[in-house]
Amino acid sequence: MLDKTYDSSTIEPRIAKTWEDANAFRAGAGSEPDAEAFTIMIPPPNVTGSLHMGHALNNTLQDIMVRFERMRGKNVLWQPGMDHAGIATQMVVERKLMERQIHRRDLTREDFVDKVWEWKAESGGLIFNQLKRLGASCDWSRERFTMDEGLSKAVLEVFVTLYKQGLIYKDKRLVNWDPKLLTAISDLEVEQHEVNGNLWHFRYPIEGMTFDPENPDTYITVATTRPETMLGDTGVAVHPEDERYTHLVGKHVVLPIVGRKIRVVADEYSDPEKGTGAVKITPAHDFNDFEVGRRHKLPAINILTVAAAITLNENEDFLAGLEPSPEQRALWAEFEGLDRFAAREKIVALMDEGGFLAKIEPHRHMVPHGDRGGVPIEPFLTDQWYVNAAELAKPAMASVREGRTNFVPKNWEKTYFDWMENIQPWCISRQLWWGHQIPAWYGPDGAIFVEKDEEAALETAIQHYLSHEGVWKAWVEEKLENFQPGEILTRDEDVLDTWFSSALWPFSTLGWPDHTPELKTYYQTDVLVTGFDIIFFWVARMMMMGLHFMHEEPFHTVYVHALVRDKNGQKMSKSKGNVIDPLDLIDEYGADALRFTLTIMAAQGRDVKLDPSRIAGYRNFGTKLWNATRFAEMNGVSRDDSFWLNDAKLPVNRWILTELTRAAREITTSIETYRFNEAAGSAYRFVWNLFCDWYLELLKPIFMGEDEAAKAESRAVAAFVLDEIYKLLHPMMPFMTEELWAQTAGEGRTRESLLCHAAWPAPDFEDAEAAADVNWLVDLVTGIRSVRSEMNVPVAAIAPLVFVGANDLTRQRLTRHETAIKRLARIGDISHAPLAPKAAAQIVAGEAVACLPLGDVIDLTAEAARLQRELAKTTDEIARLHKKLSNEKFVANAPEDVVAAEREKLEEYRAAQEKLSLALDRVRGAE
RNA sequence: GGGCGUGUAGCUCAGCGGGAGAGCACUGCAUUGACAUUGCAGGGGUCACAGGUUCAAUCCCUGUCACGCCCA
Repeated sequence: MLDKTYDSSTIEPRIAKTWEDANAFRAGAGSEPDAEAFTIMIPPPNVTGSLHMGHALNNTLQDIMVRFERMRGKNVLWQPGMDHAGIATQMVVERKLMERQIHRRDLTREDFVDKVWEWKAESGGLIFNQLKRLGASCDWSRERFTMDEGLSKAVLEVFVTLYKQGLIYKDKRLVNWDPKLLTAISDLEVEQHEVNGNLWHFRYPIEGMTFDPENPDTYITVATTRPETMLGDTGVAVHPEDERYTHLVGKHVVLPIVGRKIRVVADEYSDPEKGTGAVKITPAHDFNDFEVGRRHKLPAINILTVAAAITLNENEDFLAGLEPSPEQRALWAEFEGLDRFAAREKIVALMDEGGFLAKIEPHRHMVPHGDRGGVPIEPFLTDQWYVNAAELAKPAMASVREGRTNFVPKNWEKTYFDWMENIQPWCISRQLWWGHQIPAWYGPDGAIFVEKDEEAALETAIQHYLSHEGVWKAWVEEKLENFQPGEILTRDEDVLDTWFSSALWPFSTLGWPDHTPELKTYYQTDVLVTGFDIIFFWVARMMMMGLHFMHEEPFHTVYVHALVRDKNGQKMSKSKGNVIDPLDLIDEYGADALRFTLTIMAAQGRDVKLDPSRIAGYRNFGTKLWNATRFAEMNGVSRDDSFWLNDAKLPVNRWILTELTRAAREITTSIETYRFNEAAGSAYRFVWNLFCDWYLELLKPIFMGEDEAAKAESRAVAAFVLDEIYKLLHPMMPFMTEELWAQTAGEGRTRESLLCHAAWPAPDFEDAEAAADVNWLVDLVTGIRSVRSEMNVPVAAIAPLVFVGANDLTRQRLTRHETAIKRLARIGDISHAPLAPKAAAQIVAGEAVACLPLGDVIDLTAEAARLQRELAKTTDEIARLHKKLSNEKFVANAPEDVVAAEREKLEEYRAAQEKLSLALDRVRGAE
């Protein structure tokens, strides 16, 4: 016997262990021979990560598909794993070391990387246990990590290949530089934050004129949000059509403090409406200025260190062309090593002192910040490695355009295309220690050799140097005489962007570059499930890499789900304090309840606003199913494999089987088409509103009656339907259903397989007549209950039921369902009469009228009013339909079946109207 | 500024060219045999606004307003 209550906190861990012990989720588990493969690659969470609501939704949806397809007998692989999260992980470990006053640079690179591995072994991958608590049915034995040997091998292969194909190259460009973490980051890792700043208006004196703050003809005013960068200014830009400045184009101004003569250029970048219409140009410290500088051949002078402090003293680029006085030298020295924000204040003060500060205007503007370090990023001129993303994007765009990969919902295509069409070179090098070190070695003259290992690089290098006459040939020959490793080549210190390895995930996890059986079986994968925020970072890049190296899209479908927000629609964030921890919810309501809630709320193209009270509601749904099973058990319901469903005779059984077929089809189609909320909704309605509210209620009189054949049939059918319910709900509520499946195996019997390997229902039982029969009963009972309630008939009161105008079918039905009607509608005798009794409430039931002669209980005035309201409603409907059907255009243009349906409705309403007005007369006559 | 999306019951949301729906909340009634984590019944909506297309618009189109997100 089932326990009185379902306790998720004890049962869920036990079920999880059952699955684990049975290796229930290993690739191909439970599949039919030669089954079609179904593969999902988990979006690898960070090794530093822990489960949040987004993960909970993301993995619930994946698990639904995976469990569904596994039950359909497919060869399923859900591949789990993590990425190494270069910056995030390095930061975590550095922070830990700092607790012991150890700085990363105090250690050697090797030692530091060892520390990271130690940290990973101890604290990394917490999220996997959390995913298991959620019920995620990944093949945990195949867990992969982007820094694993195999995946690293794939990274080497890809890097070397792309380099040799000219699709990876080294370039000196402005990058987004994080001065806190001292590394380049990609433009996707930059967040724009709106901040309160100022527009400082500076006067730059015109060369050859005596500067006079009172005389605007002697200077040009530029506006800037970043005063400190003026030390690196190499030009001033004005709009070509801005007549205020035409006369100055081509002339020079003298940069205050620095003394450099810089040119005034005409460039459309300058917006005449903004600020003064003249902008200072600092090519080394601003992306737009860099472009302007390039167009006008202005030099780029970097005046910052990697930590964004000012450096001028030894700065050759800065000193070039200047002839500083000792006073100037001294002044510049004051800036040396000054942080960019301190330098800003100092510059402003100095400018003010010299009369060069025209005004300060408060200005709200966007400032780029590093998403990890959190400090404003610096556009910084450095050598970095790049992927020619524009080239790789071409086939990736074609795949989506030509429908080989589809976004669900489709509108995300647009986001994908917009980004792909304007794609920038992808900066893949990071100045970190944790990650895949770039397989590039430099020769003594700086020549680059890219190979999979140092040995191969050395071989290539030697060939290169020996075949080219010159100084290096002799040098290399000499080194080779008494060879010392590492003396000829030096390896590039940088590592690759984590997303570089994540981009290979769909095939690197399957063993590529080796031609493994797994790769053959499971690539192309099926669906990628992800949030929209990662379309650029990951989806686009997997498409590029998958197509380039596998010549086939990594997945045919990208399902983009919503963001989970709090119940007020706010994004969850630690700073707002509105974060809901899924683990807390699992503790309180169970994983099944959380999963079901997320599923039923996951409508396509909508954010999920999560209100914990909804979870409580769906937890109750599970309880309902549990109790329904208990009820069944108490009444001897158990599987009877000898019973042939088609032999079921009772309409109630034939009806529930018909409804089951309908529900199973709805659920199946909904999951197939990624409409998970509809699948959950169908299941909910079938289980609660049909199976529990009606079917079980209708079985009660049978179970309490004497008809043994009816009992046996009902037990068998109820057991069958319950089994099918467990299966249909399993992808959404795996724990409870698995538990119920085991517990309902039957006395002394066990199930042939775990529920997670049971065959997905494909019922085809249909009996329209039985369905109509029971639906008639449901309508009648509901009608009687409504009237009783409205008339305030005490629940305990047993009323007789008198039918007027019942045809043969209705008479049969009344006989057939007599006990049910008596029980469910609290009815005493059932009889027939030619005329409604006086002092009766009357309900139109098809062609007949059901009367409840309630004697003194009934308030005839109230009943008259009720009938009047019904009649008015009916009359309104008739008027509406009549008008519609009198419209010739409607009859001529609308589809035939629509017109026929409307006609039928009209007839029904007319019949009802007639009966209602008769009923009304009868009640009034009784007064 | 460009793009995407949203506006339906008190709240959270489905639906979507032919009779406005769910969950929660609310109201009334019911408490000893599945279930109070319940049952039965009920109230509650000019489907943001204005035009247009159509025989027919909550649904399609255009515009307006409000809100959200992404990109610059």
